[in-house]
Amino acid sequence: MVERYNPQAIEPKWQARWEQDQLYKTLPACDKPKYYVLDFYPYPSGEGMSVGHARNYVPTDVLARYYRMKGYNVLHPMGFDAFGLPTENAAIKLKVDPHELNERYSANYVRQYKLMGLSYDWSRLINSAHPEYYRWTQWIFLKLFNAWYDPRLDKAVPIETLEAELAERGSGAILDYIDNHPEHIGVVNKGTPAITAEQWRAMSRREQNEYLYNFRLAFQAESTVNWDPVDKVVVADEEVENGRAWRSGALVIKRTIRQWFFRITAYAERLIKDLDEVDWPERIVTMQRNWIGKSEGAEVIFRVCNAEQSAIPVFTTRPDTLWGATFMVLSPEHPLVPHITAPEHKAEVERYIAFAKGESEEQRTATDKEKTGVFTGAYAINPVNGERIPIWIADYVLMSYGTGAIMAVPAHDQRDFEFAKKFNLPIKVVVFPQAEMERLGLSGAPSEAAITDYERRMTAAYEDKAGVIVNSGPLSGTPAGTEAIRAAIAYCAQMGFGKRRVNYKIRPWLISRQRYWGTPIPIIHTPDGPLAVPEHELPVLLPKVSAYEPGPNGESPLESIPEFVNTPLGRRETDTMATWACSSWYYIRFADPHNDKAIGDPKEIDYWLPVDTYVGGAEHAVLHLLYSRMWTKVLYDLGIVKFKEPFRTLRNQGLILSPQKRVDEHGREYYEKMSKSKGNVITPDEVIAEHGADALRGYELFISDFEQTVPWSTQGVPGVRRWLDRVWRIVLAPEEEKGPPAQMTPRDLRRIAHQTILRYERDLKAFSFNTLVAALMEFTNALYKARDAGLVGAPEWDEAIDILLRLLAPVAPHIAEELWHRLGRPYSIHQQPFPVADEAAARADVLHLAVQINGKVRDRITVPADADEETIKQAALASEGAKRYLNGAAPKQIHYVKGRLVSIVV
RNA sequence: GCCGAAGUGGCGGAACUGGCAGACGCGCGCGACUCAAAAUCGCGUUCCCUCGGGAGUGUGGGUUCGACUCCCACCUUCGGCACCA
Repeated sequence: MVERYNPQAIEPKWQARWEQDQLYKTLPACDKPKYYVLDFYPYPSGEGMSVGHARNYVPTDVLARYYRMKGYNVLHPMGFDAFGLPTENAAIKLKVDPHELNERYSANYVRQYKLMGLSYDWSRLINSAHPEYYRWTQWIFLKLFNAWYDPRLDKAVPIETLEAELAERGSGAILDYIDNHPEHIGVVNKGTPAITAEQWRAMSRREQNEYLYNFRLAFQAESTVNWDPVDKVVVADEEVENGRAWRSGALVIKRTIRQWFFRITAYAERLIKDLDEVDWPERIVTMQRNWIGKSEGAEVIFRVCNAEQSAIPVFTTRPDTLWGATFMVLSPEHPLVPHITAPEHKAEVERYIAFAKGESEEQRTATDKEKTGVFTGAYAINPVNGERIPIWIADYVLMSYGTGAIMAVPAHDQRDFEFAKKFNLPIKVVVFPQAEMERLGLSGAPSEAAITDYERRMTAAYEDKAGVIVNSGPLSGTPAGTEAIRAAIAYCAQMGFGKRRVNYKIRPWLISRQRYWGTPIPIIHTPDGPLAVPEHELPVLLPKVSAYEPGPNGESPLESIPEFVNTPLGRRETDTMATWACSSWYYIRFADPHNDKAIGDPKEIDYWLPVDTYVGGAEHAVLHLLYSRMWTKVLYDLGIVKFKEPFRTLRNQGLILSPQKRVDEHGREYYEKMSKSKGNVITPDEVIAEHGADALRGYELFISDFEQTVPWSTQGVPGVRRWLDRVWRIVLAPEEEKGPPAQMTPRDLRRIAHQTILRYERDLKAFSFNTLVAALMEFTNALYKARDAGLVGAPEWDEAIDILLRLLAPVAPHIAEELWHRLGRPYSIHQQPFPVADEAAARADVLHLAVQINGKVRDRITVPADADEETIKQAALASEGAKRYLNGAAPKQIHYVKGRLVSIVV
């Protein structure tokens, strides 16, 4: 009797051998075709991994092993996103240096990865908190600091080109160009004043540097930011969900602090456009588009009555409704508010501004919120018709979007409609709806009476574009929508009070953190302004400190270390970079991870990048995945990399939930997420200890569709284990326990084997790993049947076993290697070529066709695969089932669906 | 509210381009082996049923010889966005 399958014995043995032989060490750039398959690199937590974390690692490992067997040079690396708050908070709590925790936690992760038999090339391991790595994060930071986005070249270029232009011609030409090419609105800070060459030359170096901040791709600015009072840290817009910080869950508050930003806004248009080139889940693409938030329209200047020099520009996507603007609303923070407010309204306005400021993000965005606002006492002139309209302030107008001021068109904007109703402001219809035209049977312009009548009946704004423009001077009579919008913009431009404008919701990416455990920002603040630390002095090392806590007002712990802060040239920057910076380029570093002369040898970078398949969770949709794209584009512009998009194919794995079913207060059943605090975590360690890594891997693949959220099943792993047991026995001892005799020819077995290869490759390419495993299980079942049909020992049998083991190798590498070894085949199975499907062998000899009568299956027929259509139809008509329903009559219709069925209509 | 995805047995899920619904696995039932148990093997397992069939993929309609698949309306769940002018 053959010994039993014992994963605990064979898995450590082979893992040690593979490691000793460096079986998975990746070759440098060469003539072989490459395949780069990457997992989102994790932040190593003290808790280690759960089976949920392995959900993406196993499929990518299958891909890596598959492509190796297909003859590709495969890059399949792993690293750690080691900086950041979780480790820092743990360090504070445990009173242990985060450097030490980082080493401890990442070592534990490596141990777990190895336990699962993942084929990473460990010689390429990177850790973002090691100076050899963050030196280059700092290097890229300086590339951004020393660059600006020239809108005329549509790319980033060194800041010296801007300085030269300012000295020669001032900034007028650049700002004019942006004005006429509104897609480039994000290349410069809002409100940057135009200066002449004389003014530039008259500035001190410090003033010049301050002005350059308006253009640099990495810049410092005074800004209202999201402050997380629990973690005592600022967080980026992308890290705030429903007014709460992404990580801590605390309600964020607004604070004004000087911070570092990356000018992601300069890339808004390209970040949208290049989404067309990537193979990403539609959901992520949509989220990025929404986040960037492009909208097109016009900027129109309204003048304030009795203060003709006060111009208030507004942004609108519906310039075709300009004639319907019956009031204006400014954001409470709008800088003009104090200047235009009439004395008798001053007190009320100030009270309202204080109220708006005190509102939290959550209150301000509450869904059922009533409109609030106050009248400033001032009036503006609607430039298209000269009408005098009141200026209000209200919190529904945001300073951060557009110009912070709107023209209110209550008839055609629901928010303005609600505001007008509440404060009894006039509503003027300028788009007469199509539906009303039809109701009245109108083909030409509606009468004044018809418009007034409709106006009276309105219960909501008419925001649709279907209809005809009325009461709008030269525009009246035009169909509303695109054409009218274009005409309105042309009219405004011609009259000199408006022009085409594009707006993006995306704002500069807030990168600085006043915390310890991050990459130091390599800047020294001199009396002349910010100074980049010279490249040869990098890295700026993160000094050891005794206390990691930020100050009570969020001061960086680095501020209290004089030897760090004080330099001969000035005061060193004490902010560190958020971890998003580290993760925005790590995929490049893997191409040449230990290079100490450059971020990587261009030969290696050009060979390996971009990433072919990138797999991770969907929670980074607008964070890491957007930031990385921006950095890639900057590096592309500066000639450092040759690719525009870092990740060609992206897939998101689904979540794995705890297996215990819970019932909520409404009696509904649900499964909770695995978390240490709930005590429901299942670790790969415990599963492997009981059933082995191969069974764990098999079940991770088999559990569900890859992208689906699914509860873990404790019964699932033993099921896969049973299958591996069956593989073990049928390979090593096929004759030991026979079942009842079965029917199968050698030809049948060969067909099944080759069909399995085809199914396997099709499923793998479709990320359909659950059906890939099912195909292997069916193949195994077929081998048992073949045994009972007496095929053991036939050449087809040996071929089938050979194919089974090769197909098994990427999925269950240990058992495949062991069985391969026991059959006396040469080490290692993982260096064998993948089997090639023989299409002829896979083809069926006979077809089993269903015979349908009026759409219902009534019989089945078997015909030779090469039978012609007429023969097949006749065979179907002659079948017992068909005869029963035909009763000798001729069929009305008869359809043959190739290889599937014959459908007869009687 | 808006946008997107998804609803299939007791459970996880299959089903290619509109073509035999329920592959594969779990669970369950019956049987074999065994003194017994475990393991293993075999058979069965959508529902109803008068054993000939009938119904069936969230609900209601439609297109088609034929619909899990396409169209319309609705319900539910999950994700995302949410005063973005």
